[in-house]
Amino acid sequence: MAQPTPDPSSIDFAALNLLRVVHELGSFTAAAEKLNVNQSAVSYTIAKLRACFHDPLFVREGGRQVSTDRCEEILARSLQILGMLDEMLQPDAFDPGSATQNVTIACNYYERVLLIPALVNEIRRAAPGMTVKVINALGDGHLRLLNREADVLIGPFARSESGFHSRRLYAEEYACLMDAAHPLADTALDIEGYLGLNHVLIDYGGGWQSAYLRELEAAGHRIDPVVVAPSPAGLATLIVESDLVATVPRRLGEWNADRLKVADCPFPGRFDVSLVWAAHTNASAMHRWVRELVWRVARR
Amino acid sequence: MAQPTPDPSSIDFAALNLLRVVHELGSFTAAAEKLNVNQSAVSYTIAKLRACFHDPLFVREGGRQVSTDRCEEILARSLQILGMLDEMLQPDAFDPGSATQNVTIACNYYERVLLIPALVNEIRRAAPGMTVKVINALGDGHLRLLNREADVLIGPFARSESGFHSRRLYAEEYACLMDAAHPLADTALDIEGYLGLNHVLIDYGGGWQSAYLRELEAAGHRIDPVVVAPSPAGLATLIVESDLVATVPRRLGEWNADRLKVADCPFPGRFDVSLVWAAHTNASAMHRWVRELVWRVARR
DNA sequence: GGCACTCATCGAATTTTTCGATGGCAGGTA
DNA sequence: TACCTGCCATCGAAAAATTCGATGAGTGCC
Repeated sequence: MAQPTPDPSSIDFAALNLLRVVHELGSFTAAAEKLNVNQSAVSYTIAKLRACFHDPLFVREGGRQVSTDRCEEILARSLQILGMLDEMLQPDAFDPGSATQNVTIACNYYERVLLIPALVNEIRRAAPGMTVKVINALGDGHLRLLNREADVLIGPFARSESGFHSRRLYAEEYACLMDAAHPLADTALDIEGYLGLNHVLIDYGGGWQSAYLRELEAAGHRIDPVVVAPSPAGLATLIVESDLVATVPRRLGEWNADRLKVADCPFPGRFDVSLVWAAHTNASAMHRWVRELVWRVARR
Repeated sequence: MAQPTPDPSSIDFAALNLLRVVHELGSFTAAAEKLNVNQSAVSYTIAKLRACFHDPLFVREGGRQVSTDRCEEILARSLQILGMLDEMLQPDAFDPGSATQNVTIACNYYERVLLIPALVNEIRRAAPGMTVKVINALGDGHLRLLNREADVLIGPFARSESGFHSRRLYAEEYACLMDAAHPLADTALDIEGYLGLNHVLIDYGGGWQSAYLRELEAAGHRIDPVVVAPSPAGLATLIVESDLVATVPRRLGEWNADRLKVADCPFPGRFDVSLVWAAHTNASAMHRWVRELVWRVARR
């Protein structure tokens, strides 16, 4: 044993526990038995503690190992430390019923309309104490995950760089949304026919380009929109009883399908709607629970 | 590394410190440099912690090691633990001369009269910067210790449940206090004679019953007090030049013995006056100093 | 696509811890 | 007093844990 001070940080919790047991039993030998180790191992550890604390800790007095004042002092703190270790070891339990955390979900219009209502409903039903916050993902939802502004991101975001995990929720494609009385409402649209429509273009800005447009342009075409809107909000009111046609994700169209017709688009621009999360939330019980819920809501 | 849980108690303080450094620097390699060890040693220790806590603790996100929520929790406690290690290494010094703490003593009338004056005197002499507060112990002095309302408790409290320590100060018994001119002042009291006296009964209330009364009633007797008082305060004035007799602890009687006579009581109700303290103050140097002082004052 | 950097992992070297055995010391007993 | 017994310190050997140096895989940045 290095004499002066053999690096106190090499003391482990087992040593503190050993101190406790020796104190309790007043005997190295008895402590060794209780801890299922050799007596000399106890001597060894006590010797190390003695060197670290520069104190005999226990002295023999009338057949018993009696603790010194310094030992009592060290022991008192050791007990606290052992208690904290126990707390630290408590697995990350999550009980929805009693949870009061907040969940922040980043997404865009599409998901806010189609998924969020049912999701919020489910969360509040299972975890009445929790709060839900929805923020716009825009184009940089991944950044919001990294900055811990959001717990999960839902949207058409392909699995991206490392540091993230993702789960594909379902496949989606674009379709054409028009008034049920539109002249072409009952015919299958060919490319010519589609390009010649009076288009409503949803341009979210921020450089985001919808998948059907990428497909269309990749094929060497372009469309000249009659109306450009920054989001699909109010789209139905715009289209109904008009000759306008919007190209939107099919499920979003069907959600409006009361008096509107949803028709196949020659440029379906298929994409996946995914659930994305930052690696640092991957193991968290609460996050796992939320992700499972998102999955279930999205699948029905 | 044993997969499931490689004995958490083998975690040492160095490992917690390593966790801290990795968190601070966001890099295993940098932490290794700072700690003057090989990078693989850092990986090894982190791997062990990961296994112990069943959590990745750090995940790579955009070129940086980012901590998980669980890691933050563990880290918070680790910092406390490391702080406590420092305290343990730094012996708990208490210098009465420069101390400015407060000592709160819980006790009742008896001790306030017989012990507190000398004790306060001693404390103030040795530790002029300290303050002393005396509070009533009533019947629940132990609670005051647990609630940290008092540092020590002095009184006829037998050693009680775990969580407390106690030290017997001295034995005490009850005796009869009467005017020096009382007819029976110079005769030894037998049971008949005692029971027939004009008693002053001290009834502290709260269900507390003096030991001599328990003894007397256990023997099948009872007394009919002429006067009942809630505390021995002013008792001397009451008794002097009257035919009243009070049964009080002997030392309390002798403290009044100027013009009063203290006579043996046939029901002495012996008890111990003890010093009691909570386990959480057992190791504190300041508390040890106070307790030693109480012991010395009580013994003289 | 190449380069630089980071962490995981492997075998070997090193250090720490444990074991089993022995010796000294103190207390209790004949 | 002398012996006996139980307890802890210590020693060399064995086992286990940790560290090292090297290598490989994955990622970010040019």
